Amino acid sequence: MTTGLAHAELIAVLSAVTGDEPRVMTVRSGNALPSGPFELEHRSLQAGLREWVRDQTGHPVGYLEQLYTFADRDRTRENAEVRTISISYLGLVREQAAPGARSPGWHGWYEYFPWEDHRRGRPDVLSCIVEGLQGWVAAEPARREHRQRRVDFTFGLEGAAWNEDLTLQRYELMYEAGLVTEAGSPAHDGQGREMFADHRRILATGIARLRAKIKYRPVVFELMPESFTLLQLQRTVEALAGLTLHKPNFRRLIDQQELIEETGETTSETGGRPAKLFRYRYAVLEERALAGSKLPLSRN
Amino acid sequence: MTTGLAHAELIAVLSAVTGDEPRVMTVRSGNALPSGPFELEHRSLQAGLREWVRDQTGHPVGYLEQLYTFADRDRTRENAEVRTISISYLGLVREQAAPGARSPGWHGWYEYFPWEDHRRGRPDVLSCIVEGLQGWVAAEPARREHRQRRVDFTFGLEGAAWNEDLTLQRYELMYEAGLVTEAGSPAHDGQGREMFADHRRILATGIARLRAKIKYRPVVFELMPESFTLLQLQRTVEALAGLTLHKPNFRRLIDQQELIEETGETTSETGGRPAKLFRYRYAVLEERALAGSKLPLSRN
DNA sequence: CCTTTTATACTCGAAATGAGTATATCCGGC
DNA sequence: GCCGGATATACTCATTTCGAGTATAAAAGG
Repeated sequence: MTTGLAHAELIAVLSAVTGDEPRVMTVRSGNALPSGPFELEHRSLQAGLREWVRDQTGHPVGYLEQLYTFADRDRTRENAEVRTISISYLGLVREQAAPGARSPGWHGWYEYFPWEDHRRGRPDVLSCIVEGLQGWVAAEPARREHRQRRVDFTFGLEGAAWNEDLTLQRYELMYEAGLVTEAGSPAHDGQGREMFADHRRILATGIARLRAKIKYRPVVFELMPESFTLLQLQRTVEALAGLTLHKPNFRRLIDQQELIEETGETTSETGGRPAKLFRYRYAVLEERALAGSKLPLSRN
Repeated sequence: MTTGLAHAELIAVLSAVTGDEPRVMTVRSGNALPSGPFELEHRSLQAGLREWVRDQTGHPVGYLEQLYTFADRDRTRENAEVRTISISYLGLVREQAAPGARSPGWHGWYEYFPWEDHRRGRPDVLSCIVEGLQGWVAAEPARREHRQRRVDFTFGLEGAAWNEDLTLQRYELMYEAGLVTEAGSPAHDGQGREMFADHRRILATGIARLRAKIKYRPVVFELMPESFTLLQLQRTVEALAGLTLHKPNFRRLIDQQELIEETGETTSETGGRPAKLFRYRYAVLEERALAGSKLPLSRN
């Protein structure tokens, strides 16, 4: 009988931003994402993951969102009778202190994806990657044009702008072209650190999701301390997006959205003129239709 | 041993728009969404669902996107040894003709969610629902204020605008307040048709996802015939959003996005002056960074 | 007290948006 | 053959938002 019996596994992409660097919680010295089986006693998938992370790492998880579920025939198990279903989650945590029982490791996103950080200009690795992709483009003459357009679009070449949201598409394109490898294949140097099985792909999914989400939902605040300066907030967004932002316009955007309010205090730890401290207005969660309509509505 | 053995089940929300009415494919005379077990011979979850739908209904599925995965302890199975993991997908199909072996049924979204269709003004059911919700708000004095804000925001009361994207939140709020029921509980009249198990909740998830998505990704075209008029396109978007749109501005929006091009032909089936026919420019898929940055970028 | 550094405030033209009006082209009846 | 009803398409205009840049304020250090 072929009825769908499967192992269920939960995998977490837990991120924080410390010192203007976005980081992810890892196990096995940075080679894998934390994961564990979904057990019978768990109330729900989300609850299962929460408990599991708390037990393993001592970290409280604030925001938690499902990322993706997939089932591949053959991964670690050779057994064809039972398949593994992997359910991945994206979680945001405020700090990385307080390590629990088996203290987790934290690693910068851009160790795994060095081409994704454009804060100090276009990374050098990119020229290397694009060169490799050109080989792939040329490899199949029939699809040449199509592949070229795909590369140009995904990596922001030929007049197209770099789109930070396309992290996953870029990774998948590189994977298709044989420029990056998953688990166990021969390594490519300088194109980012590898991870166990498809964990690097899952991390790419998480990064892409978070980069898209910060634009229309106030999730950045899950990563901020209780009070913060406007520049700290900007640096955090920049770290996630891998881009530098226009300071005056960023501030205008923030305050016209009325997401934050002054605490009344200031800090002079920043060097020059003391900066006002702000806090997130939790009230917005239930107050406003965040992300307006974008459809041209009619009266009546 | 408590290791995570589970049944995997695939559930599909397949939607089409016919005659300006958004519809969903159902089985059991509209009481359930099509679903089936994930089998060992399937290459992947998505492939499994595709095959399965084709076999069962003879329908080709174009666009297909994962919706949500959940695991509940006790649904149909009383057995505590094995749990069911349900993986739901949203699919868009172009037509509803050509029924396959066991021809599927099609039912309008708004049979299940009559309060979600605002094209002909605020539906009457809404006053009924809001009244019911007021009872729930008053029921627990300690949380009164919080609940009231949540109701006002979710249903667009007290100056807040109706937000068509909140379909799922509205359903969940009504569920929490005991106004709608899932499988087998006593029925509430006039508050929409019920469905088997949690299928109605899954449908709400699909509707919400699609309503959000049409705003920043050109997925509507998956529901359109090869060539169409601008008004047909507008009516389709309106059907999905459950809202009426401003015609001149809708057209401006469409053509400044350069998503479509004229076929050169016209149709006079519409009554008055013949309308130009358009077709979707598939090139856009690989051409442009759809959905611009929204972050205030800086030079350099 | 002047320079450096960071913070905050203001300006201005270009583009997008909300709302409405005007013109074109067909059909059917007279 | 012409006129009104119906639908399609085109244009206008004030307002808001957005990209980009400049100016002023308040601390620290020599």
